[in-house]
Amino acid sequence: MAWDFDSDRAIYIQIVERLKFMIISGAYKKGDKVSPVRDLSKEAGVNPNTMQKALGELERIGLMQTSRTSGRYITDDEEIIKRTKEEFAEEKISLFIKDMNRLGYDKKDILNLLTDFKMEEKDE
Amino acid sequence: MAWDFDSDRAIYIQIVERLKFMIISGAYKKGDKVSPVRDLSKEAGVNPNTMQKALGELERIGLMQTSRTSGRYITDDEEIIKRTKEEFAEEKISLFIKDMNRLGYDKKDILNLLTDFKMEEKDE
Amino acid sequence: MAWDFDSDRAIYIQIVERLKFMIISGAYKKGDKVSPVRDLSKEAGVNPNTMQKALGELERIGLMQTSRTSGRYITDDEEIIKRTKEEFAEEKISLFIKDMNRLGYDKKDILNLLTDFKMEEKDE
Amino acid sequence: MAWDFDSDRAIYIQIVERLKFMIISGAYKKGDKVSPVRDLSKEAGVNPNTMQKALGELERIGLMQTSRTSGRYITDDEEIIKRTKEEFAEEKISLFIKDMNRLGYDKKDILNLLTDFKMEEKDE
DNA sequence: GTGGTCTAGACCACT
DNA sequence: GTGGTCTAGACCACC
Repeated sequence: MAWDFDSDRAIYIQIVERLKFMIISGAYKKGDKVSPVRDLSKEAGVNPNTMQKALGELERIGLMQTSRTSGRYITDDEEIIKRTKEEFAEEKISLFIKDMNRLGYDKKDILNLLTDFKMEEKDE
Repeated sequence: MAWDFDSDRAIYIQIVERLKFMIISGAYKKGDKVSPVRDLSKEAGVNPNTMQKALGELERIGLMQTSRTSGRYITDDEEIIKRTKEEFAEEKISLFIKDMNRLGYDKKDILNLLTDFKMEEKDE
Repeated sequence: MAWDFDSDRAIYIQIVERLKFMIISGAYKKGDKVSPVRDLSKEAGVNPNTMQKALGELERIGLMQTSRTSGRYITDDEEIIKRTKEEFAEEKISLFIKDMNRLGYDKKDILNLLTDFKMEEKDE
Repeated sequence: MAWDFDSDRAIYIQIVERLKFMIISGAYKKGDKVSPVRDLSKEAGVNPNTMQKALGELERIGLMQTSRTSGRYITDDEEIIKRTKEEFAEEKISLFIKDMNRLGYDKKDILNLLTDFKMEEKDE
């Protein structure tokens, strides 16, 4: 059995995921300026290099663009954001279904549970 | 923004969740004997105290029972297991929906996505 | 006019290009074991992190594969190597033609020059 | 393996090649006056001595002429320019072919690739 | 011993 | 002040 506690999920990966979520969820809008590496790293309490690595990854994915002199920006390519969001959702769904399956719920059960599920109005 | 990386998300909590999942998913059956704390802790690579704390929590919940003389057992109270499972599922659903909401999918969207989602044939 | 002397082409980029060329030219064969990061970095006289970055890039491109415990290997996916090689050649050709154009040779001239060019038998 | 990164590929050589290219490509015409060393060096961001060395080399080659009183000029000897251009092209071709050979393309392959290569319409 | 990650701190180019 | 790169040196997980 795999007993690896997620304590060791690389920090820069966690940063990537967090920022990715903020972008695809719209917390950061396309074209928004991103704070300087140094500020972000200080804010997050990590080394600038670590933050740099995370941002580099986001740029590689296409969610950010860099202008050497004027800073970083959220991509203005809506298509990429949309696609990333759909991939993310698909993965969430997949994991969710896998978990539910392991609990013994089949697809029909899941649909029923979801249909009956009352949406909370207040959201934390 | 909260930048606490889950490096320190209490390990015992992670153990509790893992074992809870194994019980409600049927990997551990009702009445099964649970391995000694020392074995479990070694297997998981954690301090025995940590494992002890996790098992204590499971006992508190009612999923395990301790007989001072013959060790620890999974509860044989099916009702508790069933109820825990339902709560667990409900929470999974709730979290899932919250995530999807934050991505901009409403309940109808989610149902559509799930309906269209093609189940994987191979499982784990 | 751009007077940037290539003195500042990032070292890790130069390493990437060099290794890429060795792979697509067949100096490194598919599946070959790559020396450990530390050895390579010492050999090249750079910091291990710099070499790591270069190798990471090559892995990202798909020319190398990493096995956490047993080291790095040249990819065994011939298709990727072939494709990379073709892209590389295409770029070389493009640059070559652009240079020749600027010298005043058009495509026909270039073909004539190449046809007349006597291959050297001894190579350096 | 030779791991010398071109960080120190003599800058004056790079300048020589650049200026040589500008002359043989016609960006500088025969007989044109050359800007003063001090201006050129400032423009290129190099030490005047470095620029001086480069210009001296170009003079040695015969592409520039110095009149002690009125400054430096591009040679008005078309023959030299033409010859230099042909040598330059020959070298480009030679290097190009050597690279392609190392990639595994023989002369026939190269001619095919070039024939198929579609010229870009826009040229800087 | 392997790769991977992280920190601290520095320097560079560009503007 | 911006991002980018590099070094030195450390620690971790895995086998």
